[in-house]
Amino acid sequence: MVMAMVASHPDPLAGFPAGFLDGFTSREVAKGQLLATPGQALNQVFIVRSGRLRVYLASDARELSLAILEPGDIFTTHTPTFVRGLEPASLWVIGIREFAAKLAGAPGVAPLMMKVLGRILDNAVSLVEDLAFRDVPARLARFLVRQAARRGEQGPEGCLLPLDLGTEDIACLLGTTRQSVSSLINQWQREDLLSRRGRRALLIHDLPALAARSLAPG
Amino acid sequence: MVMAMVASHPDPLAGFPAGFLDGFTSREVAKGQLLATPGQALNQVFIVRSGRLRVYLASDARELSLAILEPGDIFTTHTPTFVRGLEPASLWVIGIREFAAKLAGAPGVAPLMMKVLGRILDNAVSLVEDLAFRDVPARLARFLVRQAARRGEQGPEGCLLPLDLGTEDIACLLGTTRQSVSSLINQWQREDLLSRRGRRALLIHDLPALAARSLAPG
DNA sequence: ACGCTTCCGTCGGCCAGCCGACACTCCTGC
DNA sequence: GCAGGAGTGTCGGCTGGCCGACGGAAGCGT
Repeated sequence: MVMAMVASHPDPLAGFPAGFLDGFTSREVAKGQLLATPGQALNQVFIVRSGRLRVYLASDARELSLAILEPGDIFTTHTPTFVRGLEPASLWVIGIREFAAKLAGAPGVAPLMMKVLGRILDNAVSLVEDLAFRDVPARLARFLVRQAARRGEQGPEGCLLPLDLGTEDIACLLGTTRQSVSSLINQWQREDLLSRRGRRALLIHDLPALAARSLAPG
Repeated sequence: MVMAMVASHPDPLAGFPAGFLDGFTSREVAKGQLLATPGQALNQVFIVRSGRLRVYLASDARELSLAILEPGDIFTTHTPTFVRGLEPASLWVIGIREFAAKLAGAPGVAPLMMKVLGRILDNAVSLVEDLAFRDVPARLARFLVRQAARRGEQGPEGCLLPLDLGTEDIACLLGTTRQSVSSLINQWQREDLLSRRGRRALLIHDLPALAARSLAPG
């Protein structure tokens, strides 16, 4: 699930025409620094050059992460979300009007934007689907399966998953609580579906079984 | 809440340059007809000319409406959602590739697309926010307040709201059940916040009080 | 080593809201 | 009229999962 409103490329700049970055300014973001908040409509578009950022919603008592932005991801501050540096990061930034002008000027980029748009929609819809239809076990299972497909490395004992996220962070991505995630992981560990490998990595032992649990209950 | 992934204009074609519709084909949709489903990636963009369409997600046991499309709204079949005619409707349709080409050719349209994109994101995020942070009373209250701002007509007794939706339909928009909506409305009726006016309309008597209940609990 | 801090595991209580069931009211066509 | 169907109101039981609490384990600075 999740990973959300973001277009992700293995190579940070694949797909952009040479010189497309002209007119962007560079910007550094410190760890924990708040880059955007709802309300303040900055109207900027940015592309992540290095580091990771967290996009999230917040109510008085809770936070829900929409996405972890990684190098190559493109996003805009023109959404009612918080964006915060998860670690030191650097960005290319441009005003949204100038960005639109660039799009008009570079014909090849419009289709690319459509792709980005499509992916953003897919991810948003996927998030809504999770929150509305799936219970917590299914959400967690789906998250792990997707991460395995994305970042997992196949080994003799199973698929090694470097999450780089704590229990709390995962809960936040799934719209649930630390406790629920914790107890589920340990339950599955007892069932030999997976096992912890150090502090922030998992070894998936039975991927198909996990996939089965990622389906909506019923 | 909701109303969702859609850009809505009071005037169906405001903002589009003259001749922009060249290349679109016309299409009729019957009441109840399924226009798009997840899986089948039709890759079309369409604009609603007349009638209403429902955009929704479905699991085995439940449905969740993302939006009711109305004349002037623009949408794409390239999302994992169902789109179904709510009443007889007619559309302008074009392939997504051709649409992208038009964007590249008509420089003035790209900024318009950015606006549309922004609105789509806002609405999607708003939906997620509701599902994650607000309880059912808050969701319903917010829905009614927004509808009042959108379609309500001020009268001597309060604000008259022609919903054109049954209890079940509203529940579907809010991601809850018929029963919950029903009991809430009647509870509020007892508190004199509102009253039923015929089968599918409400008279809002105390809009501020409703607005107060639309905030996240806590 | 040691404290200190941060993170993780587990338990029990509690409650919003889903579900099934059923009666009632309203429209509609014969 | 008067069936029949669709939509509506209401109740009680049941449960997923949030919350608070607390103890244990792992990292880290000195």
